[in-house]
Amino acid sequence: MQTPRTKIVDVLQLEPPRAGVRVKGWARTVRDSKQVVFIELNDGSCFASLQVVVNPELANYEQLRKLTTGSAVEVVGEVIASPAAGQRVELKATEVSVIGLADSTFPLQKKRHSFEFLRDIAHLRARTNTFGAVFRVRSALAQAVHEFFQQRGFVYVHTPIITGSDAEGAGEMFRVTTLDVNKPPRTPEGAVDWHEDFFAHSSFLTVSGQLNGEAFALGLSDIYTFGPTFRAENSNTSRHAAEFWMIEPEMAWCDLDDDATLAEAFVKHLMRTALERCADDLAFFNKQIDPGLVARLQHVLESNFERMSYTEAVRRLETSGQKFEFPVHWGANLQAEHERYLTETLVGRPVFVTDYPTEIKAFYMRRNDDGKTVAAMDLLVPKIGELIGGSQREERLDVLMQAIRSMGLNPEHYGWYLDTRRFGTAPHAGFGLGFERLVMYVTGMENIRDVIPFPRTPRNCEF
RNA sequence: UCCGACAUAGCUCAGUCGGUAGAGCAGCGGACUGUUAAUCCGCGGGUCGUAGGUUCAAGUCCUACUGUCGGAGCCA
Repeated sequence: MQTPRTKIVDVLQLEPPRAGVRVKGWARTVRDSKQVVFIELNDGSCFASLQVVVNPELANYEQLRKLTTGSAVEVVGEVIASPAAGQRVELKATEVSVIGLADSTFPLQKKRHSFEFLRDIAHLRARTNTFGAVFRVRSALAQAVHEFFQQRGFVYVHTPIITGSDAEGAGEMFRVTTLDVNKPPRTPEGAVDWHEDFFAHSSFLTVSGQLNGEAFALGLSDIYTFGPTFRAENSNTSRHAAEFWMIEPEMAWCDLDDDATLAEAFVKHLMRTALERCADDLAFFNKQIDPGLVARLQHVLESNFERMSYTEAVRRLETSGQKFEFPVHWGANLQAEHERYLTETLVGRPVFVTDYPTEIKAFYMRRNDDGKTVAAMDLLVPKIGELIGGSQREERLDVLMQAIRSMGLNPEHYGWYLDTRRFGTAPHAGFGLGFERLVMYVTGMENIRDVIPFPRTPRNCEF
């Protein structure tokens, strides 16, 4: 029987000498000569590659001299202490099989490529140092999200991907239909008759699981969602995608303060996880992508997050003497430049800005007693600005209905949502975190297209 | 969607005053070496994003379109 494969992450931990070790991976580089061939083998299990040393005694030595970058290879050999600098151990091959040769058109070279070029070959990006690291970190963070909430007894709720509600209020939606777009059924008036569609009415891809999440929190107390969401906005930026993943906890018996406390613990758990479990990958990002990254994450982990009302934040910005492209004034949304100046310069650490003007926030946020603001919070962090947005929700039926009407919305579209306030309503709060923005923050990557395996953006749905 | 920049070899780029295409790397062939994004010698590789226009002549100037990038808006 064959010896089982050992992943390279484990091979690199072995104490040499150790014979009969089998590894499988892809050649990152091959250096050949008459006397010896060196293969850098990577299987994605860790950042580092394993140096395989091939001597001319092997029967297929001449074939191996032609081995190309990108080829899939299986090696059996002895792990020995490396006689040369550059690696602690290496694998002295006794048997090398070429499983899948990459021909000379393999586009990845032994040099740095631009991220723009790599996006065109997204199906091969996982073979690179940077993207291997990005997606290992992304996976570790996803695991950490579940860990955090599960440890606190939160119930993971799978909110629907397809929704019949076009009133989630978070942006343009993708329509889901099985009708023939060239020949849709018509009403007598000539409009498309959506009653003939699969769900017997209009349906869309979800833009947020929050409203469903609230319904489940008012029954299970603490819940969270973590899943894909979709926005059909024509946003052409490095921070927006049409398909992205969102994390939305929702807690009953919880006010805005509790909400912020949870968000702070959550962010710190994620930072700690990344620093502890992805040290090699983060060291790479810190060196090649974003100098200062590790120190910044460490700083967030060790800071007490500031809390400051919107009114106070505007006052501090107005009196700071700093010139902004867009002036600050009470009642306007904080611009990205304001948010960053606040957290980076005025406060110097992460800051929750709370209690925003009613007019600039969503209908479901709880009205404060001052009649001017709602119990909303944004968590601002150095370098990127807003990382988390949340609020205490309006649990009072009459106030909520009034809010819906005053924003020009129709309460009839919110039937089941309003039921939750009709039957045993209770105070509750929650927040939302865009998972890709988190991955960007932790890796230092600056384009959302480079932290999703196969990004969907306007005019781009390849792969 | 708005503003700006850019589009030349597989990749990253240069190309001056408008005169008919260059480098490095990669690839291929060879040499050499316990190598480390190895090194050395040689070779092949281009409808200059697309469509028009100006001109004796356009990679170069003009217009439109498409795409990419950066910023803004929207937002996560």
